[in-house]
Amino acid sequence: MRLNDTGGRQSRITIHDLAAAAGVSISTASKALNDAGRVGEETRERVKRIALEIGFRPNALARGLLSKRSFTIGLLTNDTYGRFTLPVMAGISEALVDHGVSVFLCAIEDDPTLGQIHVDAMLDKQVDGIIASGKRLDRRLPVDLSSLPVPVVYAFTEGTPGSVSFRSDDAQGARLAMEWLIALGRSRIAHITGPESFFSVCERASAYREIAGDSEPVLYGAWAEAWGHEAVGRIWSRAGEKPDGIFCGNDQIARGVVDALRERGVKVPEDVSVVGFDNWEIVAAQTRPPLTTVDMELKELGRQAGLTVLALAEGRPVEPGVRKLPCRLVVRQSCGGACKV
Amino acid sequence: MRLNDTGGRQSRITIHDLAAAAGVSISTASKALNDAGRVGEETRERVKRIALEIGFRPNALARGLLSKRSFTIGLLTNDTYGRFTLPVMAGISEALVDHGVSVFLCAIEDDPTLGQIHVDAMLDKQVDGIIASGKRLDRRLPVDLSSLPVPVVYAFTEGTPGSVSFRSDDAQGARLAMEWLIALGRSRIAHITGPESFFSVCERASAYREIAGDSEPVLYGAWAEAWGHEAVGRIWSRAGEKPDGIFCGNDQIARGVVDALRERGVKVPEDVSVVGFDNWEIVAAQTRPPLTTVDMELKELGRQAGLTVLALAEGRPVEPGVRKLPCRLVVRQSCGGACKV
DNA sequence: CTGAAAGCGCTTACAG
DNA sequence: CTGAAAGCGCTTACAG
Repeated sequence: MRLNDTGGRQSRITIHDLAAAAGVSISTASKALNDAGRVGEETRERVKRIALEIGFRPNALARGLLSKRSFTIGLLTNDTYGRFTLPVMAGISEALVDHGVSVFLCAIEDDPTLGQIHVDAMLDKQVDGIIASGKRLDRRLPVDLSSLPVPVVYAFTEGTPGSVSFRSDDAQGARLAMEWLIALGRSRIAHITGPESFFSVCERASAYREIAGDSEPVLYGAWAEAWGHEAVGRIWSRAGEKPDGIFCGNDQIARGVVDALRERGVKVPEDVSVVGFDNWEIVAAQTRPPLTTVDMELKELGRQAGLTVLALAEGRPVEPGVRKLPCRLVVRQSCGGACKV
Repeated sequence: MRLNDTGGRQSRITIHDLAAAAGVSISTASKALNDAGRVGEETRERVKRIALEIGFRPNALARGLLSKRSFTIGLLTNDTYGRFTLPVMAGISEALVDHGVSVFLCAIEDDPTLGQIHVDAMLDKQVDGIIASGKRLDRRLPVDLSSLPVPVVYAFTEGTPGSVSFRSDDAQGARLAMEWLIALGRSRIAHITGPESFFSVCERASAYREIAGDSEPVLYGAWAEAWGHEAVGRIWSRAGEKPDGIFCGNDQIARGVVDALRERGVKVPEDVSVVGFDNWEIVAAQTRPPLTTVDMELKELGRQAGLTVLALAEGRPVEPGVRKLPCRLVVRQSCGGACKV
């Protein structure tokens, strides 16, 4: 008779213990628990009841060895800041916990060696799939994921050709912002944004251009409050009519813009409406007035990425390609217009 | 002869394949790889070389089943915001990756049910230990971790009696801030901080009192920029000498304070020196001028917590109790004094 | 020095 | 309806 007898931290309850307690063989115990095979109804009930009583939980390592499924996936990210990865991660975790899947988090900075170590560690642990995530749509992770023995899905980072990847629809997000400004009666809308080298900057800028026209200048700069400040200085010091709306490339820039306007005595939102991008709470909600801004719905993005690796891991077919997820406008006070159209 | 022949995604290379390729038994292959048992030097080398060539990597699930070690730990946190957990997590991951340990991240919000599900999932997966982390030193996670079959370490959250827990030394951090202000010649130092219900608020406040004396008032409020603003308004509108230094309970408050002072025409750091707490980059670095602030060294805290669960998991003895880790002053421009004492 | 055997905890054909 | 046997991929006494 096997018992918890190793001394020290007691050894866990195994299916042997359960079978013994229920007076059946381990194969019957197994089948009863999993609602598999032929087992008498009464026996099945009894085994299940006793399993609960003695607190039996199957060892996932043993199961994984047989089933070739570890119910584990890896999340690889180079976003140390965590600004983008955290919501993505929360979405993944939320979507997968219901399926019994746990997530390994691997922060690899931009170190290829570290990246490889983490990938190897995950593969050794037989992850069912990997989600690669980052902080830029137009940058690859510093590690090659193209020919792994497990499925890979990309979220908020550039994927390899033929892969499945998820990203926000930045053009649609920009349109949301512009349409909101226009609906509020703004007609001279400026665009102050980040570095032109960013793909998302270009995408937002061309959506802006499509609506605002080619004559309007786009001001490219750093992703920083200071740049928002400086840009306002530039616009307000040049001749001609001033904008009555400003669409900013992110919330930090928007905050700089709002602060700079206030310091010049320009009222937000009375004189000028300002929209941000990212809906980064700590910035957007603390700005005076709080920012109306575009939310990229990263949690939803994570959720879909999670469900997709899962599908792939289970061998279900998934169309390769880039999936763009719609953004959502979050209305606070920097534009006026209390309610959404 | 076993081969990769499952069709579809090729099955992984096993020790059988390695043994066959090297012309030895699987036991010899195993011993050669692990530098265990008696194996001829030449054989050992050959097995290792071939393992590398064919890309053999042992299945961690199989190893774990035997060794009772999964080389996996779980990180449980209710800090959705991720402000505290991310650095802690980075430290844990960094410390453990060298030991081949991967980290499951479980964000449980404040939901006890979700917490239990994650804990069960981690135990099923045979984690070697669990690190519980949070956003407040004086709050428990909404799930009982006191009698788990694996070791538990608490980081930046309250532990159960008799457990091992890590936290920042907030009193020492507060002293760092105050001593820095005093060294810069400030003598009338105010303290604007968060809600009195927070343990860390009380600890920082009493360290402040020890240095500033009992006569100085501590202004308690919300953890928000708006409160920093308001507090400055209160202080500057009352009679008597104004402070020449302000020690703030966190960076958000400090930012509100700095903005409010600027708006009143009070110069920072010329007229008043301001110190924050947290060293939250997005706030501290973007303030004008950037904040001198106290860093809780959460990454180091994570590192130590990680190494400690590992020690516990390996059966090495660890003193129970609360370990306070020293904070570090980060000097930027909000105090003057270009270089650290 | 090398290999056959047993076993980690579980599941799944296959007999009875 | 139930159980003995084989096996997932590996390690570790134990023989040879």
